[in-house]
This record gives sequence, C-alpha cells and structure tokens, in this order.
Amino acid sequence: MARPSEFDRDEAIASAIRVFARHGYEAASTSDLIEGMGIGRQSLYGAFGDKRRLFLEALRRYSDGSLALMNEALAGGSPREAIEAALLVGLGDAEDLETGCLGVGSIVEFSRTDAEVNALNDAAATLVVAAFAARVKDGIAAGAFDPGLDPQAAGRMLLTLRSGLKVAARGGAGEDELRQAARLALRGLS
Amino acid sequence: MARPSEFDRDEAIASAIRVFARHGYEAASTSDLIEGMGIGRQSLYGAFGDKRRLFLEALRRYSDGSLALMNEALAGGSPREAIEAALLVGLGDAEDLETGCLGVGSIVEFSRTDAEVNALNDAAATLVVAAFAARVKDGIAAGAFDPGLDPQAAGRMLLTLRSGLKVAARGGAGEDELRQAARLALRGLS
DNA sequence: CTCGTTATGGACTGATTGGTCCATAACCTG
DNA sequence: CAGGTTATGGACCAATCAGTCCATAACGAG
Repeated sequence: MARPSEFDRDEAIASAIRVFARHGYEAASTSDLIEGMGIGRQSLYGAFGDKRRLFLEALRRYSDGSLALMNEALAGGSPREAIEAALLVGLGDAEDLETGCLGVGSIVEFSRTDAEVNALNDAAATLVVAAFAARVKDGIAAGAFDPGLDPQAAGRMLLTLRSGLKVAARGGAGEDELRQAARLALRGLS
Repeated sequence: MARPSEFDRDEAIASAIRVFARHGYEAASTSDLIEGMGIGRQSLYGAFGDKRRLFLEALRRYSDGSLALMNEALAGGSPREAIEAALLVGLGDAEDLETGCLGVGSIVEFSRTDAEVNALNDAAATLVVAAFAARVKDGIAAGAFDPGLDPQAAGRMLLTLRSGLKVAARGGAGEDELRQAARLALRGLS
C-alpha cells in the first residue's frame, strides 16, 4: 500500500547501539547515528521518533540481548563456572573499543535524572540479580557455596562486580585480568 | 604589579569537578561551568586554557583527593575493616546525585581514546591498586587473609569492585546495599 | 496505468556549542 | 598619583546541534 523501508529496522537499531555504546548519548550526534546506521536523516526521525526515543529503544534491546547472553552462560556447567562465565560474557576487550555497555554507560551518564532510563535499567538489574541469585541457590543446594548466603544479596554483589568488570574492560583491562578479578571475588561465595 | 584574580583557583576547580561529575565532559557546557564555578567566561579561558585543560586539571585533582580519602580509610583498623572502609569511602549516595566519580566517568566516556586521560587514569589506578595491595599483604601477614593470595591481583580486584560500587551508587543504590556487596566480595580474600 | 500512501534525501531552521575580541576595571610598583 | 599589567564581562564568531520542511521516489491496491 505504500513504499517499503529500504533498511532493516533491527539492523539499524543494532548499529545505533554500537554508536551509542561508543560515544554515549549526548556525545553521539544525529549525524554520527545517521552515518553509523546507514540511513537518511528523515528515515531516522520517521522510523524512531527522535534521538531520545531511539536511545531508549536501543537501551531496551541492548539489555535484552545482554540478559540473553548471560542466561546462556548461566545455563551450563557448575554454578561456579556458570557464574564466572556470566560475569565475563560480552564484556568486550581492550582491542575492540567499539564495545561499551549501554547499561553502565547510561547509569554513569544520567544517574537518576531520567525516569524512563531509570525504569529500563531498574528492570534489567532486577532480572540480572534474579538470574544470578537462582544460580547461587543452586550452588548452595549443591554444597558448593556457603549455606548462610542470602542469594539475593549475592546476586546484587555479582551485578555490582559485573559493572566493575565492564568499567575495567572499557578502561583497557585484558581478559586475563578480568577473569582473575572475577574469580577472586567469586571466592566470597564459598 | 597587576590586577589580582577575584576568585580562588582551588575553589573554582572544586566547583568544576562537581559540574563535570554531574554531567560528564561532553554534556557539561562551558556555560554550565561558568555558572557552576561562579566566574566569567574570559576568566575561565584565561586561567585554565580551555574546557579540555580544565577537565584534565579537574580529573587530576579529583584523583588526588580520592586517593587521599582512600589512604586515610586504609590507615585505620584491621586490614579487613580498612579495606571495607576504603571501598566505600566517598561513593556518594542516592540522595546526593551531585556526586559522581570523575575517574569512572571519564573511563566510560572516553574509553581509551584520549592519551592524556589514559595517563591520568592509569597512574591513579596504579596507586590505588598498590594501596590496596599493601593492606592485603598486611592481612596475609596477620593471618586474616589467605596466604596463597597475590596481593597485586587482589588489589586489582578491589579496584574493579570499587568501580562497580561507584556505578551502583550512581544508579541509586543505598549505603546498606553497597556495604553488603563489598563485604560479600571481601570474603574472597580469606 | 493511476492513485493514495509512505520512504527518502537535501535544504533549511533556530538554538547552542566552544572559543575569541576588545574595551574597561583593578591592582602593584615606582 | 601615574603607568604597566593582568582580570573581567559582554558582544561576538563560525561550527555544530537536534529537528523540520518539502519535493520526489517507490511501492501496493484498485
């Protein structure tokens, strides 16, 4: 009934995620986005509303994808191995500086000033904590972790640790350092 | 011999630190800085060069002050108490959103793209890791920590953990949650 | 093939950006 | 009090910002 889009919406958002992850929200100009997404200016505004809407959609999709990766990592192996893998999955390394975390990035950039960003990040944090906590519970049941542990609190610690690992990765830390730090902190669950 | 400055340089930089910590580098406009620092536009450029120079000076001073606070916290109590205190000192809480960490903020915003920012953050990280590591060594000597521990690696883990705590604090976490997370991860040193 | 509808790209907007210019003010030394 | 020097503030600059307008292009339905 009308002219179809020349670009794939999912791919465009994936590209927007990369642009936002690299530059942050404010520093990513609409021209950066247009160039990075490979679409025209009017298409961007027509399909996504405005820069803010595009960012919120990118953040939501990034969080969904990140959670999926973590759940995948959490599904296999012993509780300890699974949690270690989930802590390290998708961090990016010092080589690929394109990789940055939209979640951590938006928290650092916006703090608590934007209600919609808050809602997305709070929801994502809840899911990640719950996923960690479930695996901690498994570990307790299997006798690998301290039975006195509060799984929810342990889940929050692991989310905090993962945030720190993301900052370290963005700051140039190598995979070995990150793994070593993760393992050291993980010992606290025993 | 000439007209003296009407403002105190140290106070002005302290104010600039607050502005940059709240908004980040890019999003802090020169007008924000002028207003926040309480000085005129020409005074800013005359005294600090430009926005970038001002930021670098603010970052250096912030890191110095932050390290001083941590060293103070590290000086007292048992190794475990001291390290816990150092992990939590100066994080700011959910109430005071003005508090943000210039170090973490600049790492997240710039990644490794700016050589001078890299140099400042690398130097600061080295000092923090060393300070933590020294206290870990004390703890090992005192029998409180695992003698098989690599103090340097433990120091890096603690810096990573502190980055995560800063992100969590900026995201709205309360003091209790932060302390609980710190304690849980600290158990990994035993 | 024609018409209604939507997508596209380029020109354009007012606002804001970081930074400069310049006239004037305030100080210290002589 | 006079002269050299630096600080100050307001006007100003080109560049860039996010976002809009409009003429045109590309499609499916009739």
